[in-house]
Amino acid sequence: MADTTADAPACDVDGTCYCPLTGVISTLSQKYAIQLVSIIGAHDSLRFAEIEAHLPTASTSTISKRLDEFEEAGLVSRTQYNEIPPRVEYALTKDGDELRARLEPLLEWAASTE
Amino acid sequence: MADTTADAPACDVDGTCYCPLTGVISTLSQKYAIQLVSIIGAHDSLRFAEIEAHLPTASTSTISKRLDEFEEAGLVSRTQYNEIPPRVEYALTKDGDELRARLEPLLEWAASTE
DNA sequence: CAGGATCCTTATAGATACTG
DNA sequence: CAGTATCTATAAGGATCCTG
Repeated sequence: MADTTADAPACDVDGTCYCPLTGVISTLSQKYAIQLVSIIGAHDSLRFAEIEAHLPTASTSTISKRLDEFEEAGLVSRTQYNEIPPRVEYALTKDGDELRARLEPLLEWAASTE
Repeated sequence: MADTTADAPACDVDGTCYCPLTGVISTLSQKYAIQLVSIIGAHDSLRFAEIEAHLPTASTSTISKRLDEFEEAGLVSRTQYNEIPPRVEYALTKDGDELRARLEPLLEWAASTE
C-alpha cells in the first residue's frame, strides 16, 4: 500500500478511479437496492406482491422504482403474462446474478456484525 | 433456489431477513460511502485533504459526514496529531478492512461493466 | 394484480463562511 | 489544516388514490 505520488490525477495510485458515482454502484446506493437483489436472487422468480412481502418496510413506489432501475441496468428481467388477473415475474439476469454473488459475502458479514 | 413456503414470515426462505435497513448496509447506502472505504483502504492512512483530492466530486461536508459515520461504526480510525498546522490521519480499522475486502470484488466487477 | 400518478415530507448533499 | 455551522436546493422516499 504505497502512498500517492502527489502528481497523479485525483484518483487512485493504481490508476483506478472511483471518483464519480456511476453505473452499478450508484444504482446500489439507493434505498433497499442491495436487499432487493438479494431477495430476488434467492428465488427463481418472484411476483411483485411477493417482493413486497419480503420487504415490508419499503413502499410500493420505492420497490417499483428500484425494479425499473434494475431492469434498465440489465440486472433484472421482467416477464409479463397477459392473463387475468395480470401476472408479472421478476428474476435476476445473468448480470444480476453476478452482482448477487458479489453481494453475498458482504451481506453475510454485515449480518454477523449486528 | 426454492420458492417461499407461503406461511413463512415476510423474510427469506432460509430464515434470513434483509428487510430493515440496518447497520453496515445502511451506512454503505450513503453517497460516496463505498468509494470512501475503497480509497482509504488503498492507503495505510490518509489525511483529510488527501481524501478530498481522491474524491473531488464530493463536497467537504459530505466527506466529513461519511467519515464521522464510519468512525462511529468502528470502520475507520481517526488519529489526531496536535501539531501546527494540525494533522489528522484516517485509516481503516480491522473491521473496516474486512468490509473493504468484501467490497473489492464488487467494485472491480462494477468497473468492468461500464 | 401490478404499478403509475400525484402530492407531500423528509433526508441528503452542496455552497459558503468561519474557527481552533 | 481540518474541519464545523448554517443555510439552501434537490432528491428520494412514503402515502394515497386510481387504472389497465
